[in-house]
Amino acid sequence: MKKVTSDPPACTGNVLAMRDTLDILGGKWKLIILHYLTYRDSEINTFKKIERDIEGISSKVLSKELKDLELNKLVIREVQNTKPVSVKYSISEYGKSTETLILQIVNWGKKHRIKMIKETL
Amino acid sequence: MKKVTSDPPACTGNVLAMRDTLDILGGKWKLIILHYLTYRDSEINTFKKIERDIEGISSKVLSKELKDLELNKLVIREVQNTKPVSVKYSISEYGKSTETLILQIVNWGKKHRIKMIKETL
DNA sequence: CAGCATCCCGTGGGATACTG
DNA sequence: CAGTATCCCACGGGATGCTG
Repeated sequence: MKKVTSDPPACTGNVLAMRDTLDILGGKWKLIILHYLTYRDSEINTFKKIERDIEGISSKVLSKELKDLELNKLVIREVQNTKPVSVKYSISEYGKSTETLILQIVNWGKKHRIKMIKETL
Repeated sequence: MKKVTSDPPACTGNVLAMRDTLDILGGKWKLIILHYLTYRDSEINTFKKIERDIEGISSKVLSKELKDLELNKLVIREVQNTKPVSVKYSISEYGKSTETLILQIVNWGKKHRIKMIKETL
């Protein structure tokens, strides 16, 4: 007889899936970058522009994060044909699939902050 | 005239909200613990049981994570009146509010994995 | 059993400077 | 302008052992 009770202790499948997501979207900047690119999809987002707009990120970290995101097909990198070479980054169709997730994270954070404020009164 | 265009560059409010969420739920284990407690809410989840079920976590890390979660009212800690003292942890009502978020993360991870597999064919 | 004290290591990520 | 090279540090988190 096979066990037909609940899933195994830690629900391995779900845990793996969480880890996958965390690996790809985790860290301090990835979600912020994706969110930024999603909402500025109509603009030309060059490396410099992103670096300027996302407060506190260094060029080293930005380039690394963008590379990771590009590897996972979340972001598209295009070299522009301009005099001082410039590079344009944009969100991919697939990258847009993260937006509901991101909004959820944003909303939870906002609600949490409100709750905390209320409780401190 | 006030600017009525779009939000400021990095959408500061949203960025802060993301950071809040990441601070509270980020890291390697918090989501896994919350997910675990949510799905085992009908059981008595002692420290030992959790440690046994969540593969790979050490007692030091587990106790730290639980403390953090308790501080943020996501988890409830109750000392049991047993001979060798035992402690029961359970998800709070508030803690349950993370579940939709977690499911979203799980689902994104699963979809991503499927996508990756398809593309490697 | 719960969980703290120690020790320790890898690495995410910051600062600065440099190159094509 | 885009991106790399170094250097460096804080800290998340693992292993082991100890105590109430």
